[in-house]
Amino acid sequence: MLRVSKLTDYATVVMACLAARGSDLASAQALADSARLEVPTVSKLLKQLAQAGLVVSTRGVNGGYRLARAPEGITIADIVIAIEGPIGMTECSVHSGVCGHEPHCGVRVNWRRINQAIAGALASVTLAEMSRPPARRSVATPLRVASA
Amino acid sequence: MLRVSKLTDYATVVMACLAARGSDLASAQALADSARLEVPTVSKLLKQLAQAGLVVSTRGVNGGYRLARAPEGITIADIVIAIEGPIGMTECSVHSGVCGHEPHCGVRVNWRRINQAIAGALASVTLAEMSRPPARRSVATPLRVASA
DNA sequence: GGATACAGTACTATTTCGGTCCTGTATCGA
DNA sequence: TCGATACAGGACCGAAATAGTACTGTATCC
Repeated sequence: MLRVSKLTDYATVVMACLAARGSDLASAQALADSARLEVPTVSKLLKQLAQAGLVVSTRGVNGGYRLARAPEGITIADIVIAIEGPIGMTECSVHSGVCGHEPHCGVRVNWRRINQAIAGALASVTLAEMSRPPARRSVATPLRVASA
Repeated sequence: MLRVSKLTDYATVVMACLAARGSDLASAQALADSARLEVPTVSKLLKQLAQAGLVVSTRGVNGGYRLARAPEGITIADIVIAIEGPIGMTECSVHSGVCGHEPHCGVRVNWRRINQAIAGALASVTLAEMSRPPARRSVATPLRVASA
């Protein structure tokens, strides 16, 4: 199945928990409780998210994490990239030169177009929409891919 | 990196080779030569593609494979699904009940919407476009996600 | 009936993923 | 000043999926 890793999935849940807390600081422990995940796992994710600039950390007693910016300004693409690295359906569409077939490969450039479409799809959903309960928008609502 | 497996990548190349041969039969050996891949690997792929109904096989001497329908009628989504199974960014968005977090998980339904967007993006590119040399369409051309 | 070529199954090595642990550093409060 | 809390960074390990290979069976053509 074409899918994101479990860690990326967990990261969206943790981010949604952070979004729900507004600008209050939340410790890794508290977030783990909210998300029903193990503390070490959540810690690891938060470290990666902090490095990517999606959350900011405060050390010391009563420290913790909060979102670096409003949930409306954070997209699923941001989270996926923070955890998994650049979005690329094929190795060669991101790093050229590692595949010996490149000179004869007629599909490489077309994969790049698909990458952009996927990235657009992921970038079209914000954390704010993600943490929103099923509510308003119908599941069947077609998504428009933003012009990459 | 968010990506399809190498086998899926190879499958698109093999399918592109088949598309280039029109309705002529091509043996696994011949396709392996064209795609610069190992014969056993190509054989394995062709079997899966045949089971998915994307190619048809003819046994015996001078047997081989050909596309089951016109390249315009085969999409990247078809190929990805044939090799990797149903498209689902998260496990729970395809099979419910396997994740103990579901009752408290606020993001599950939203992943389903993302799945549809991704599937739409993959379904919007046909094998015919894939096998076409860089040519006409600009790489920057935005893709529209088909209404799922 | 033999040669060719697809069909199906099984096996193995490698890589990645998911998860855990340990040590270090910064901040707050007593 | 000292200790407790909590983030930072790196190392490590087991499990699982992936990629690749080999072997046996079956259908078709010459």
